[in-house]
Amino acid sequence: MKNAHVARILYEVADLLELDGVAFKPRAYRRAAQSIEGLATPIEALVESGEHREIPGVGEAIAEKIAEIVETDRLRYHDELKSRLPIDLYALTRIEGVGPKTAKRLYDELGIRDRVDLERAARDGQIRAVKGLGARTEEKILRGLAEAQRWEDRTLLGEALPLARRLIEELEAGGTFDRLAAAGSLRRGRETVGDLDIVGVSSRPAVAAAAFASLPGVAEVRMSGETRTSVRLAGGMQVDLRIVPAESFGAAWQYFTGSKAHNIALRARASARGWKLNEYGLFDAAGRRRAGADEDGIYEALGLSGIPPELREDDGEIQAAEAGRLPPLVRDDELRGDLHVHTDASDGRASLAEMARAASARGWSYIAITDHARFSDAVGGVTPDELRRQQTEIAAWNDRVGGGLRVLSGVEVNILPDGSLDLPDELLATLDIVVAAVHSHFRQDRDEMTSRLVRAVESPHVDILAHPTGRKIGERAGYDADWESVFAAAASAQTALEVNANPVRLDLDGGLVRRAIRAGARIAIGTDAHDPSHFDFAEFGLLTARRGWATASDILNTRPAQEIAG
DNA sequence: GCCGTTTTCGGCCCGACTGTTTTCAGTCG
Repeated sequence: MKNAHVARILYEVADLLELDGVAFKPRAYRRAAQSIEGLATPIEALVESGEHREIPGVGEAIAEKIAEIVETDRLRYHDELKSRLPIDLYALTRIEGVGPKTAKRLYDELGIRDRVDLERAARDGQIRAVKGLGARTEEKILRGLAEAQRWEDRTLLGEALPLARRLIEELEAGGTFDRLAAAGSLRRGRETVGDLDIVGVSSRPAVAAAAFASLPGVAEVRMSGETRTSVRLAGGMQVDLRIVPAESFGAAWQYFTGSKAHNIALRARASARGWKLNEYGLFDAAGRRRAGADEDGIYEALGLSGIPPELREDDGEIQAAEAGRLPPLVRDDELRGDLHVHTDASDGRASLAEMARAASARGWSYIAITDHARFSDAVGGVTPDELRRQQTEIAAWNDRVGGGLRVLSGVEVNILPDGSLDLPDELLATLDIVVAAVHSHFRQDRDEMTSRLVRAVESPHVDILAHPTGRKIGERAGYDADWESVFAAAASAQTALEVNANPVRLDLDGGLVRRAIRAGARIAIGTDAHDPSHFDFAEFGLLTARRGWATASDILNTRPAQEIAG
């Protein structure tokens, strides 16, 4: 996946052009870079199919440049610009407090080209001597350098969401806020987040801001003003709090939820009517407030139906909202069960009964027990005999306990390198749910992997293809395959594609979910639970499916058990 | 360089905070 690399070059082109005093082009390059950064789909795949031209902010010229980068990893235009200012602008401007102008000034005055030069100059006290900078800037740069090293990575949604909830609870307990809500990429359900954004209403903003700055986990207060306070937690995460008047809450919540591209499109829409949209409200030409207290009011005043946060990526949602054609995204109360669950019969940590009781307590009406099968002996996979015994145990549980929960018998069967399965058909035929997945030979080439997956989804016994791309966020990229072919095969074989809800996986991701649904395939949200607490992952899977524009009818496990297991 | 309720040319999002300055540039989100 070269998206980050492409975005980085485009960002640097934008900075270099800006330093040359070129107008407007920097904005165009940044917009394109933002779009590509936010894509869930590998840019290589889009270039190959020519679809990269459809990315918002990518026109003819940038499309060609993207293709050049994908092909050669470089961009001649970028090299030319850089030859005049031979510095690592991207790395430098990612240091807090350093923007393109400061970076250029530091190069002109001190010959600083990269972070190593920057750190040396800051330590030697040379930066404070540069006109326009000072001792505090120098200190800030040193802190920024340390932070950049410590916090390169983004935080998983699965960690950030509980953290944000805890912070909000602590603030609510303090009693100085009338209202609080999480915003930012967290609210949009992105798989990772860079920082946390919280919007609040308080009649005592100064007291409220102080309460925030003195929360137990706060290690450093980065800035604090009337409306905006920014802190860094001990773990390194940055949290921004905006305090706004009640009549502006919706505008602020909308604004700080983003995405940036979505907001820019929305503001352009307001501007086309002679209106102005900011974090305080939507104002007409006469300066009268048209909306602002609640989010939907803003969209409505702009002639749009309310857009769910998960869709706010400027990827067609505004046009769909305008036409009244936004899909009714799947809701948590529509999910009836979980079709990917492990027990201690394989590598799970709890017994079948414990998992069933937890699922029942959670309100599921069914779960499928899908322990690893034979191949996965290394993680304690079940043998065919053990699987048969488990079926008996499941039948007994359903007879004896049952109640609101039906336990389905199933297995997570391995897809061998040639696309065959490592359990006999006769055995698979006796199960309610067969989940198939790749667990080995990840490095097959694209064609091999594609036909392997196509063969697997075409097996009459396979109901779900689990974690289809095999990616693990921050650990390994997914394997290469022609996903359109896999999705088309899954659609015609009526095999569902999983959104694995484990926060490290979230696989399929939102972009691929959308493509799978367009191809006519159905999606299954599976927690891959190895412990009763993992049923909570369902929320992350749901957000991911929603980012893929999924409705209840696209999701297999919104259906009752009898429709799924026959 | 992109894009279309401004529609194939002529526009292009907006405000808060900091630090270094005595009125504002730069950065950030």
